[in-house]
Amino acid sequence: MATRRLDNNSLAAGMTSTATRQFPCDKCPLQGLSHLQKHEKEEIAFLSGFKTGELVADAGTTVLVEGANSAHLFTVLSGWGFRYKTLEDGRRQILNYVLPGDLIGLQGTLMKEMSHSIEALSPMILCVFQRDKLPALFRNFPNLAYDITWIASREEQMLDEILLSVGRRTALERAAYLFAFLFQRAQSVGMVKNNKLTMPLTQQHVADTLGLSIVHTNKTLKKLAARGALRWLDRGCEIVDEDLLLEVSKWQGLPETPRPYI
Amino acid sequence: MATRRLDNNSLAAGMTSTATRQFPCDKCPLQGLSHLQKHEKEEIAFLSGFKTGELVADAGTTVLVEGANSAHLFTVLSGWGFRYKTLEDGRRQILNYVLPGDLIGLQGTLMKEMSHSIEALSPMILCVFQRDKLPALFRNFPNLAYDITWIASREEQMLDEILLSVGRRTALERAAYLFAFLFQRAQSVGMVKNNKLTMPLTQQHVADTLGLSIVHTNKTLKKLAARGALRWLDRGCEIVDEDLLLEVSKWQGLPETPRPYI
DNA sequence: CGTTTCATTGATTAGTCTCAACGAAGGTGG
DNA sequence: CCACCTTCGTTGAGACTAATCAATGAAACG
Repeated sequence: MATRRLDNNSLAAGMTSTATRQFPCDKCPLQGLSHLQKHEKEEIAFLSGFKTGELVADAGTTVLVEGANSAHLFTVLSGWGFRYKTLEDGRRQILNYVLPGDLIGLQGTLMKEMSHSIEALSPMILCVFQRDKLPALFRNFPNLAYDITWIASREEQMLDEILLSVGRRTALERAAYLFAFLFQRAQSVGMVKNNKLTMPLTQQHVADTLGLSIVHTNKTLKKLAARGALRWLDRGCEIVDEDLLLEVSKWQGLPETPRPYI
Repeated sequence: MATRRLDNNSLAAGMTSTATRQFPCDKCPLQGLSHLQKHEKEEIAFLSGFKTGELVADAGTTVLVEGANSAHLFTVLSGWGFRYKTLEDGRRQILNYVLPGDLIGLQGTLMKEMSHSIEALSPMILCVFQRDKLPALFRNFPNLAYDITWIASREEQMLDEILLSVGRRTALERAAYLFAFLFQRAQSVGMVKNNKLTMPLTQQHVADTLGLSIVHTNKTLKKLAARGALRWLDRGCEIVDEDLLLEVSKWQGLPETPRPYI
């Protein structure tokens, strides 16, 4: 059976039939992940109504655009993406990456408009929520509201760490931190098989994440590869030695606590 | 009458008498600010019970420490502070500044522990909340819960912009952005008199915010001063030409929307 | 009046950027 | 099926930005 494809138009038109869903909430692919918290039955029932459909995005697709005032609220079900901002003259900064279990578009839902964009790095499947039901969620499911606040707080925590990295770590430390960070995040949602992981990145993405030029990024990655920490493949990065990355970056790693998702 | 001073011990002991408060919630000094949203009567009643006391912190005091697992939840009533993280070897990155109306300590309340520290730049007065009543707030005051999520989302928005700045702006643009940003934030809470503002910073703080060395920061500030954008005083910075700062930084400024506070 | 903290300046070095050129792989159209 | 084009990664050279080192002055403090 082919993957069902919804473009933004059919999204806007509103897709309410739960029958055609590949991933009904009670069979959410995220619920089996040991690092994610389980939901109560009533919560799942509510979420089934909160969910309005699924979105499949190709690699390279812009899922959310900066400045859009009618942004949707999504949870990532599968795939890799990234959040970024740009300056007028095109300089781009990647702010963070989004992986399965992450909630995106909250800013666009709460504030007037999104202040960043999100693009798919690999094919992604997203769970689409009805933003105008968010107040109902806060009214009737305080635990879910608490979870959303928790998720927002976690994003801030990640950003703090990334900002420390970009501001104060050397290029080599910064690169090592980035790959250790992404490796651990991917691991926590079951994306690492046989202790190996290939990330769907170009060196341009890495450069825009670290705040470096692409040339210097290339030379920095070569150093990490020479030390045996990673291997750069055609259009992606394979992590070889996580411990070495942790050592080089002087980073203590992610907390182990199970976290909520919506 | 002298300002009442509470140290952390008397805080921990719990100060419940509302009679000794300088700033009861129904006379909160923040409520007169036009950029902040008003509360309903029942909300103010609840918040009076949510509040456990007031904390006065001298300049230079560490209000919250990274790693503390019993952090409090505060709203800033007056004064300047900053959030920061450090690497093992002492390199410090200032993540953001805290001004009146800002909620701090949310991470420490939701997660197990704080992942950043907060220090006072000037004398500060903080409103102290009882963290274990936060679930009750989410249960009974969904609008306040929504506000807290909004506030967390705004912090993320600010961090996004700061990260873009540190990652992709030049030293001069970055410095101009920082001062324009702080000027606008201070203005929105009524700290700017006669269109002039002096910020209680040392050049070390600026350096640790911009991700630069202190020497290069000094030279960059000299350039901005030479252009007439600002004046560096003894231990602080006076903004002279906001428009010039906006122009140099290529920044569009803060949104004007009134925002919630707790 | 010594001591500390901050700001300032010049000289040198290290890190990073820009420019430029080229190779490999994959896709496209003739 | 091959020639061409595009994207991505790689490398070297030179220019520029920012860091480090070092020294000094000014003000605040006890």
